[in-house]
Amino acid sequence: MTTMSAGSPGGAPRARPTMRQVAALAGVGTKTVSRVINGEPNVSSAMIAKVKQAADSLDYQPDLHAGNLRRADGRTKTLGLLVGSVANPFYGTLHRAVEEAASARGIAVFASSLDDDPDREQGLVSAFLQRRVDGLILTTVTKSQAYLAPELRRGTPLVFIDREPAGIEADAVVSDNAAGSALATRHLLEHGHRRIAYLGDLDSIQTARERRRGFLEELGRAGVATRDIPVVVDLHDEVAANRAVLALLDSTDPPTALFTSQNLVTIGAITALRARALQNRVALVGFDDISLADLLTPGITVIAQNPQRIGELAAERLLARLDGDRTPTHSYVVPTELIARGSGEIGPHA
Amino acid sequence: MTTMSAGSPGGAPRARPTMRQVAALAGVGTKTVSRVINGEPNVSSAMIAKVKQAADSLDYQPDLHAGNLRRADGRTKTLGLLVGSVANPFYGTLHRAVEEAASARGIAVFASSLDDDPDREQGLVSAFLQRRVDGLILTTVTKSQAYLAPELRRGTPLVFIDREPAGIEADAVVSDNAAGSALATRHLLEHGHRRIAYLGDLDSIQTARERRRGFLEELGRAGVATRDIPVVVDLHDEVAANRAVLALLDSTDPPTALFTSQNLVTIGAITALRARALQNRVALVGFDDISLADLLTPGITVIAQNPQRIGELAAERLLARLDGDRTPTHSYVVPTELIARGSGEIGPHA
DNA sequence: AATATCACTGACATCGTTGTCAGGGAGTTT
DNA sequence: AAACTCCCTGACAACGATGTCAGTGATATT
Repeated sequence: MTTMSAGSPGGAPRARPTMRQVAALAGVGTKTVSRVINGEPNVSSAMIAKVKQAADSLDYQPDLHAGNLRRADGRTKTLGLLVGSVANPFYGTLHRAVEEAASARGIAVFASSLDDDPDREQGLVSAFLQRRVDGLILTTVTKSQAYLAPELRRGTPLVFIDREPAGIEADAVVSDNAAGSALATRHLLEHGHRRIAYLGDLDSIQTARERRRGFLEELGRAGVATRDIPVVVDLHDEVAANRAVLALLDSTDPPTALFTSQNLVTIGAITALRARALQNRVALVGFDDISLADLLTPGITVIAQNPQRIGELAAERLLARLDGDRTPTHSYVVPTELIARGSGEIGPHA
Repeated sequence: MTTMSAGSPGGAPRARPTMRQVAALAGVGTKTVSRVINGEPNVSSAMIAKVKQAADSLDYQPDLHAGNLRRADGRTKTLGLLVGSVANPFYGTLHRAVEEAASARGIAVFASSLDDDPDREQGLVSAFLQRRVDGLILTTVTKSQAYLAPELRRGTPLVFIDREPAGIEADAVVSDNAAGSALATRHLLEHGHRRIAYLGDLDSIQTARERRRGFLEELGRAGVATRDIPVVVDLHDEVAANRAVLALLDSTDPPTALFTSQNLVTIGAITALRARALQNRVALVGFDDISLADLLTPGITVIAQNPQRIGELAAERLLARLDGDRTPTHSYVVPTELIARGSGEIGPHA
């Protein structure tokens, strides 16, 4: 008869071995096992071999959290990453860059999506803190992040990404939203456009406001009266953007160029232009790169952000803080880049 | 004078409060604090108020891992997700679905990328196990996952995604690769094609082999001799695919249709077709959906997988196992879907 | 009035590991 | 030969929490 159990197929579920069991099997004290597992010096090679064999035969995996409880530095070798959505390729790329830097130091990454929900943000932060992450890289949607001040004082490094923190002083890594928008605007101006429509995301989003500001300021610098410039905001998805662009195109004095301040808005604009067969007549520059934008006809000119660089930099700052860097907090600005592909180089048509 | 310190800006870094400190401040025993924090019954409301106030004033966050050490069920409310790359939108969507199901139960998700590296796979699994994840959802690249057998016997639920496990019996959630390929092939056959080229990913990848098998079997069923059918494999990136397609198009007897078995291969094929101005003459069906595929001309017909469904199902199975489900392991097959957008409906041109 | 019941509270051991410290034995020095 | 190193090793307390259990009063029961 074999042992019966309610366990998984393949046999009785053996309990997870502890260090004590490894020690018993090897006939040594637990502290010696601890030394071998952690590669501490001053253990005889005979001892090392004996312990390793015992550990292997039991398939022993040390419990990092139990160790941490006692360990001096209290590091969990874990960090939390809070982004808009892990399904968003922008954050996916950023996440990858963070993971790369973290895993090089044996740090595992918790990733969560906050989905524009302030309550969710607080809940997720709390969940991370209860798991004692060594640091936090986060995008935020709450009005103020003052609730994080005690944690920051405790020495948990915080690096804000995409949006700067409010109500608290901490490192941040952001794209140059205003400058990128200005660049797009100047590009369209240089191609002769004077009637450029702005299509923006929810005005409650800080980066969206920055992009709008960059657009309007650049028009101002060029001496273009902003009074009659169509500025549509609070477009958060493709459908809304499509509708807004159609309305503009069908108006009595349609714009000769469009500047769309975000991914989905750009796509909505593309479909609207096509619906009116104007994709080769009305210029378009979008903020955020779009995959396969160069395979479309015309190719879509964009202001590309650099999510990889943002992730790298955020991770680099976080790790530096963990290593004891006490320099004043700073906002790092990652430059954006204009990629001309055709749609932004269309001239104004009468 | 304010207190000086080497800490973060804003004051001395106060130590993280423990339950004992909350208890001391509230003038009660630690166990009572524990009861209040965990919402256990039989605590007077006066006591609850006193403890809560003390906890709030110290900004107390319980240490989940310390609690776990003693807690009966030993659950960390944490799970590990191992995918090809978190930067890949396919896995991003899948990750999101897993996160959704997990967070509904207060479970946090570790996500890591294995990048086709078997050593990395083992290292990451080990890192997860040392952090005592409650379960693992994973794509694998090792030849055999027998090394996970002890863990499985210990009762840690494992759900394999994208590829079925080898050398071990566990739940799996996969796309119907062969059936999807057959569907694509039948579609092209029905549009009159007989000379269809197959362009596949690395043959070392199980799913790639499955897709090739589906293609060839469907041709067999249709009575098409597969001897002269061009089958090119081991194309892992856009550049290689582009080159392979150009070679086919320039050959003496070029195919009238292409079936590309993966994302990047499809894109390489598109650029190749365009380079020869054949995008409206040679049919194309790709495995994996491509973003904006409907905005291209022609639109790209694809066999779309359903990463969201895969993630949902994997999470659902994992949670069910955690809840004590002891039914035999099973491979769940998530259907693929043909999305006709134009490129696959081009007829054979002499 | 004595006893049983119940809600409430805290002392204590314990979870799996590591820091501290003391002790044993081999080799070196005087 | 005594004293001193130095290398190895393990007993023990402690990390921050929870499970167990016993004890206190107040209320209900006989």
